[in-house]
Amino acid sequence: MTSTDGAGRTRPVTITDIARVTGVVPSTVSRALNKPGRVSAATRARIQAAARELNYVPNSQARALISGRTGTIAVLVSDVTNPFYFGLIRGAQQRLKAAGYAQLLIDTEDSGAHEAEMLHKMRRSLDGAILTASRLPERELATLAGQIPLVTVNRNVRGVQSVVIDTPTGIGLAVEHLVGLGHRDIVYVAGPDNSWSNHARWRAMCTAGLRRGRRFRRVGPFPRGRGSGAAVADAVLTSGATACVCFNDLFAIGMLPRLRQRGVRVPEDLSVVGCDDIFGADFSHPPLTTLAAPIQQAGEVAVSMLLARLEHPTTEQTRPAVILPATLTVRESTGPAPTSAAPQPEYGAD
Amino acid sequence: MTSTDGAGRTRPVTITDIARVTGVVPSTVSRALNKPGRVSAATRARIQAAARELNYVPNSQARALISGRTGTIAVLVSDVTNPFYFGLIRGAQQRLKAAGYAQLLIDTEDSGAHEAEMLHKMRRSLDGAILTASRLPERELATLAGQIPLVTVNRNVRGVQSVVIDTPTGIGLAVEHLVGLGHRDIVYVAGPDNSWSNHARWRAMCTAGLRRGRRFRRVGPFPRGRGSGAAVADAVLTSGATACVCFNDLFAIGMLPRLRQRGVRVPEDLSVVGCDDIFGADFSHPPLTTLAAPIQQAGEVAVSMLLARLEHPTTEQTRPAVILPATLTVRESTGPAPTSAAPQPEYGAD
DNA sequence: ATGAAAGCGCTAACAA
DNA sequence: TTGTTAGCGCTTTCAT
Repeated sequence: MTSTDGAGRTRPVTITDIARVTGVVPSTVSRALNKPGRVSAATRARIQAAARELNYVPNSQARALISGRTGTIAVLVSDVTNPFYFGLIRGAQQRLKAAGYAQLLIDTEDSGAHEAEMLHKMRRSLDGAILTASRLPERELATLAGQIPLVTVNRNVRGVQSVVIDTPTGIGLAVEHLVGLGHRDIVYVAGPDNSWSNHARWRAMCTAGLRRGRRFRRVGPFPRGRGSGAAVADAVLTSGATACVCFNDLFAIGMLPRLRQRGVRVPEDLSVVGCDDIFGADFSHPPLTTLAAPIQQAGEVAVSMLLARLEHPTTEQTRPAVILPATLTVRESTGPAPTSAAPQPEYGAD
Repeated sequence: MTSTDGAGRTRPVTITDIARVTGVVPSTVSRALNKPGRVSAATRARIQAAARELNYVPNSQARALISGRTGTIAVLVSDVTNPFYFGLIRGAQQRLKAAGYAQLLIDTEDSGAHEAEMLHKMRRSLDGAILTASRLPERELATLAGQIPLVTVNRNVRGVQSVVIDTPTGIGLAVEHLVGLGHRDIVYVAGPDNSWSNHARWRAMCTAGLRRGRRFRRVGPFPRGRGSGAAVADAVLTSGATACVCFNDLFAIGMLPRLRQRGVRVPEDLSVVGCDDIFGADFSHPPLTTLAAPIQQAGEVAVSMLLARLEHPTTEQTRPAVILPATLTVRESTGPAPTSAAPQPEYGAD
């Protein structure tokens, strides 16, 4: 694995070492290792044996310096601790590993500026990047896409390949479910304004409402994260709605203890729908009805699109965008609307 | 950011471009940018201005080729989707970013072979690595530590810097809590045999038992993951114990639905203690009493130890191991032992 | 204070 | 089929 130099310190094995041992020149070693067809069987065997024996590992920096390919793909997420990304990261990781790429995980801390800065700085060390929930303005994103192969997830910008979840249909399913249960007054709990998904979901709510001649309201926006749960619960209660659709499961899960504390039963008094079907949505109390997105698949598809482009740069991109279906997972946080005759539960003073 | 060559294609800006523009030689540019003190104020200003104007970004591959430093630290986890790692990854990420390093996240899929292979292949592209829950045998780990700066988390091997959670004290706390509640028959639910933490926890259980003149039993081992929940629940029930300490929260959370389904009330009929206090442990039904480890801090400390070594290679390492205290977070999954007079609940046939 | 030159490890023309 | 040469972008002697 290492050879010993005069000082007794170890030094990584290079093709020059192998060349010396096998009595050929470095470029021959390079060929033997990379384009085995262009070297005689005998020398190839000798060289490969020596390489194995010395435990040679190519220096990817040196290789990258010439080829410009680093074998590294960045995956940018807005917050590594958001369980939403687990599946995505895993899906991406699996495909990348299978293709021999490394995954550089970057937490943008929910800031477009961070995002741009990191991408810019690392541009040269990356073969491409997957942007989940990008906070960048469209123009900047399009510019960036011209400099480094990019695939976005849940963000649709003209000229940038993307994987998006079919929010309109998904939200439609959720609304239909709630309306079917007799809910007439449904409120959307908005997430941060800089979230594309948040806007997509609210827009879909409006559309779904329009189709039924209703106008749904919204409360918020609330800051990302479970910490908003109490405020969300209070806002929904104040709104007087009998059901809410939350920007994400973190909000929905965060609401539950506050609702319980206030004596509001879920789903008897209030139906709650989340989005994303994150880890925990199935064992919260009660388990959450939620819009499930095939997020691991999104990670896989995003990587596939990116690698396809990297490895067949000539081929025209047939699919600028892949749309993945969302499904509604019905659990126990939604139920029939309380009959309007029944008195509203009394909420104790805060 | 890019200069245009004859063909109209853009090409990254190099120090040579800056040199041409400012009328100096590339090495002067290099100096101006890296050792500002060794260049006249005037030229330095000119060069820095030009660099900014051209939006120059250093090529880290080229730099790494010479210096051997890549500015990248690998963080190896056995399973990216295990919520246990969220805090760890985030803690590491924060410290790394603050120090200007990039985090390469590697999923070893719970395999020591994978782990060794990845580390070996990427050895040259890394400045160091953090191994969480390493599956490698001690010897191999020690060897590896000689080749690449390493810090382990939750794995203590002589000669390798490590961050470990104080399992004995933590488990002691849990046992004390249960014994205080009147439990005499406590069973440990074992995780995978290749987990160092699993052994540490079981050993700590034995010690804690010995101190009280008791011998606790164990069931398992069970395969990692929430999927084992049903089997775990059945095994614990069969054991007849009134309380169990689970290898991790995933097991504990996984047990709950099965127990409910079998009519076993938690904590009235059975007390359940988890380990790790992962995301979800506070909103499971019932919320979990669990051994909370400052895992984000573990990530931070591991990075700090690693970077300290990288940046002050001469200084002797004062602390080969950092031990972080575990605390017991008492929630609602533990309660007084059922009085032995009371009839055991009947478990319906499966 | 700046320039000239060499070289990190590897690959890719081009020659032989 | 193999060797020779040059160069990727940068840093680092060594001169000047």
